[in-house]
Amino acid sequence: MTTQAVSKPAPTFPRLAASPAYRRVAEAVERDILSGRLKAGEPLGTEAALVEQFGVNRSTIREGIRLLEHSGLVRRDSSRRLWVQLPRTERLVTSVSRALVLHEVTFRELYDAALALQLATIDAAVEHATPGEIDALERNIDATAARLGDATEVARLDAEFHALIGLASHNRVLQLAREPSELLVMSSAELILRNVAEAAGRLVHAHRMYVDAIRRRDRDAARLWARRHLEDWRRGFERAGGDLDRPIDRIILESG
Amino acid sequence: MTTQAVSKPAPTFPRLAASPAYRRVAEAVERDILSGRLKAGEPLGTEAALVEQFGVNRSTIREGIRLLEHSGLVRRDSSRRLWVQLPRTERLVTSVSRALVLHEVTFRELYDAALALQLATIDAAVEHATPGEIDALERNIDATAARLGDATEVARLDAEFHALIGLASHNRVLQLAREPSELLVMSSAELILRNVAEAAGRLVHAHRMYVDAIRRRDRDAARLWARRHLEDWRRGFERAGGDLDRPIDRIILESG
DNA sequence: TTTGTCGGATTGTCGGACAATCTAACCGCC
DNA sequence: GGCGGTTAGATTGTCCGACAATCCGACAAA
Repeated sequence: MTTQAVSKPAPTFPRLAASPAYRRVAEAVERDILSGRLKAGEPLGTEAALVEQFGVNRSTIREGIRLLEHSGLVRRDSSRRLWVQLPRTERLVTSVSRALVLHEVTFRELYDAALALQLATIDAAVEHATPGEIDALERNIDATAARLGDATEVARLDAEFHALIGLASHNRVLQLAREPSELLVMSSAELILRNVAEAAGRLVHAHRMYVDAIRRRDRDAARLWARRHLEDWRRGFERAGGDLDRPIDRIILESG
Repeated sequence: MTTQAVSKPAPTFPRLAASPAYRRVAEAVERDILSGRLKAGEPLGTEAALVEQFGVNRSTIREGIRLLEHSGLVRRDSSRRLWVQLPRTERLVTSVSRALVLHEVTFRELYDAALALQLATIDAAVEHATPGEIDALERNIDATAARLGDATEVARLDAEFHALIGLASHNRVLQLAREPSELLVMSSAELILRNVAEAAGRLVHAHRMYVDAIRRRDRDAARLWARRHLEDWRRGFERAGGDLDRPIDRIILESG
């Protein structure tokens, strides 16, 4: 990228720099988990046992364990013993959201991406939603309609609605791709609900049209309402004084 | 779960558990970074300084620092001193990819998501690509055409091509959402290139059509070729003996 | 069956230590 | 004066040993 390799002069040495022991410990355990030798739900043994296996000091083991713990591959139960675990996706979602905030992406980028991801999710939901999932969506809408005045609650139920749509899509790749931008969009939803009087009503109506379209397996109608719904959000955002071309603000995100 | 709460006796207490000191250290520093009190590029001070500020032992500080280091908010320079840093996105991308593998998503989920994300990226690239970015894309295609026989190199240049498209989209949210699935799709590209003789040629042709469409700002043509390109990949995958409805295999991913 | 008590095991935290390594200042030389 | 080599100091990576807090399991008591 930076310079054109004219004659490829040096064989570009492979960056020898023996990584410190604590990192090698983490990588070794991680390799075993990724390769399947260690499966989720199995105990990882005590720190003392790891000390013996790796032949390093307990402090070193502990520093290594921290890395695995932080990436979600290892969990401590109530007694703080170590267990192998499938990484929960929530942590990744907040990490990605946090990175987007720190990199100061604009609301427009967020909006464009959220729209594309929601349309894709809707498509998948139209195709794959089960009757039970559709029922859950309708229960959510009824609950929302019953508390139209409570902005906090409506925002919470809206987030839940989109999570249910994600489930109905039966596509975890799409879900994981969609959730970070969704989280950021949602974090301004309550603000908009407070500032724009008719927002909650329009939200419930859009949700109803969504679910109707999903039940009828009507892709185009579902897409149309997804578009309108997000456009509503954008207009509400602008009416609340937001500028689409400015970086999104630093929002209080639970640290993860 | 174990017993039915007949009369809901206790008001379900919120799980009090003072987090250990090392985690509180990490969270305190993280809060300062997220809130902007600590900015990227600033030094974080030596371990000894942190020991003094937090009033805890160096081992505790070190365990806390590991967490920040692992989430990419803190970096060590050549002399291993600590600096605040914007988290690089590569780490997040590999984390998400790894999680998808561990959760055993199917190739079909991957394919559907990758298609939707690529189409959205293409749309944005058609709208926002600069002449310089289009030139870079064409140089990449020429380089690929010149080495059609070398599967490894073609796979690498293909990955680079898609990264360039991502850049041309000028949408970092979309890019970060797209890259994990792209990485997983790409990891099987070399396999396909080896097994399907005409794959490399079709790849170059599709890339050329892409870039042509982008230069003409012809969204529909770009979408068409993006679709065809990915369908090619899917057919190649099936012809190489893959089953779309099986979980993607555990692939060697650089640990991050 | 439920509750109180006890011993053993394990973790979280501490204090101190030392070798390796990097930085920065210093020194001699052209 | 600028440059390369040398040396002292600072900092990290790792180790060792220690102890209180907590958790688990077993056992005794009610």
